[in-house]
Amino acid sequence: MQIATWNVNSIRTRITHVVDWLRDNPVDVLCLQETKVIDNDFPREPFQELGYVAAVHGQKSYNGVALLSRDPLESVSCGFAAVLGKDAVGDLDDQKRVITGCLENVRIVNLYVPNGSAIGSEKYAYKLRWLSTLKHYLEVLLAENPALLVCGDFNIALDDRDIYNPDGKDTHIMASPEERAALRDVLALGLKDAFRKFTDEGGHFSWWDYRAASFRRNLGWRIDHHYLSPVLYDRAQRCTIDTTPRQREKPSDHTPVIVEL
DNA sequence: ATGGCCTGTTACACAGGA
Repeated sequence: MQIATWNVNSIRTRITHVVDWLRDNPVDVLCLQETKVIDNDFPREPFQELGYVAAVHGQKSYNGVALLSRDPLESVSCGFAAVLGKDAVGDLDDQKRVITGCLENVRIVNLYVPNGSAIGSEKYAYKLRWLSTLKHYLEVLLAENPALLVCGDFNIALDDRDIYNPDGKDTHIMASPEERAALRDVLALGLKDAFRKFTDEGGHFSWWDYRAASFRRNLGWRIDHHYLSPVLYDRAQRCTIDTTPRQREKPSDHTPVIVEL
């Protein structure tokens, strides 16, 4: 089973990139983030022609997640509240960042973790609060099903190896100690980074800033991840980053990461 | 050249991203 994650930075702008990539890489499930479109306007037809069905959870202009799969996923739900209840979630579901479904008894969670804007900002506090709620959410799902895959755009580089130049990045969004600790606390549920099962060295990235010719110079960050529960971590065969789409004209600033179970 | 971008909106700059 192959599952990929890709922040496409607008599905309507990136439709040919995603269709072309799926044709060349017929994964079982493609998890999308930053679709930036309401559900009624999600471009389902191009994917149907390729044999994919879409489960979508979007909003106007910002955020938005979707699951594309060959076989329809089971037990699809959107947002934290579907698992935790409205009272425990508050306003955290106003932004559409969470969708999950099951394939062959594997629970797949697709996340778009808040960016956080700047350390100490209101959005940064939101990011930390969101990660705290994520832990409760995943804890419930794990109790229901020990085969859990959590993937998406985490907007956090957990390790200095995941940043082209980590110097001074402890005061930078995506690498600050507080948000790293918040993610580590989530992973303490027993989730491990699929990519690091196979690759130890740094220099492998999934996002490059549009500015400063970052991609050409490989000034990137690895912030898109697949985290696996023990039963799936043992099962994982490979985890790779495909930089091909990032080389195209008008690319997303992220590129797909694929795990094979 | 060591860097100066991209998307959606009811827009003719701005917010947000990372």
